[in-house]
Amino acid sequence: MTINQNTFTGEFSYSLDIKGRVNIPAKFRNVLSSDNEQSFVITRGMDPCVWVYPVMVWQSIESELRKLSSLSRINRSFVRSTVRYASSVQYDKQGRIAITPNLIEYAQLGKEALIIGMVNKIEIWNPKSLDSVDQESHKIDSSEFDELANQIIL
Amino acid sequence: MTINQNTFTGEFSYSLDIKGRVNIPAKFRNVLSSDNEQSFVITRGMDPCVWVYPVMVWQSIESELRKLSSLSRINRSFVRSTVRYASSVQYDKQGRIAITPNLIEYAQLGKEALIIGMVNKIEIWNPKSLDSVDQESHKIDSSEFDELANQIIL
DNA sequence: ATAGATTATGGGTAGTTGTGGGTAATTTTA
DNA sequence: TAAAATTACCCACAACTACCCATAATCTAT
Repeated sequence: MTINQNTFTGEFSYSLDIKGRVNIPAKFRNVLSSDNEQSFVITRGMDPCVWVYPVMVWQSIESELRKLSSLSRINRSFVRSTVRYASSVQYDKQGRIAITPNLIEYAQLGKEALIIGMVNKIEIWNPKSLDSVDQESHKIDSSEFDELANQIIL
Repeated sequence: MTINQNTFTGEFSYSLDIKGRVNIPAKFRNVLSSDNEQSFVITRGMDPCVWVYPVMVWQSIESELRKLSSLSRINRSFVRSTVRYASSVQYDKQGRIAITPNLIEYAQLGKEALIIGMVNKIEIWNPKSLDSVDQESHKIDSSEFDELANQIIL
């Protein structure tokens, strides 16, 4: 039995091939197989990485976006920035998804791709970027970081 | 299975040819194929871009407009401004639609056209205009923008 | 330990997609 | 009414993508 039906945890190192494909870890695929899902939505992360959502999770984001009236300029801008880089992908018979060129560039992905489970979504990183981002945020926000750690009983 | 039967997401760069035609991304066409639709309604966007609606979506807008009594001057004005620039187009065998000259001028479209999925409609932009509009609204509305981002758990 | 299954990675091929241009029909203009 | 311009429809080709198969590495179970 897995931790929870729809939960991604752990870290995996895979290779991004010439065609821009990466493997989705078998563990993650099994999490979703119950829903008979073979689709994900990939998009820009808030950090310089790729975010991969299961379709179900993305749909709930989308339904929120649908509620925003296009009469408001901020709404339009917000919807645009959220949806602009998102695209639906499905994995092939080997369990790989194709990362679009613009996302590869945004996340600075090279041959080695680090895949990290983030509970309700998956992140794909260039290992180097991850190191520098994590160090940076630790330096700057360490007190807020500790505060959060206190709230959640580990 | 795709994200959602009628959902447009993602960004695509296509060329607007001499005849004023742009490609509709294959992904978007597939979204509609289930409805056996080959028609769109194109009109002015609220921003300096072209809005492209699937017929079904436009029809629901129209039915809302029908409810507005012509006795009210604002209603008349609103209906007029909404419908005035709208026209129905269908795509050719290659999946392109022709943009009318006045819309090309309104959106300042050049050789390069940026097509953006906006959930229930499609936008066609001159890349330069998009940049400046996005920067502008970020500058002015950044706090409201953050507020929206907080409401929706990404 | 060994056989069988699963998983990760690479590459080939057929079909699709994006782009340009040609020609006939239609509309507009003089 | 005839010429000019515009539009609709068709074909061609290059680039790309989805789909398939092959192989190596890893894991599982007896």
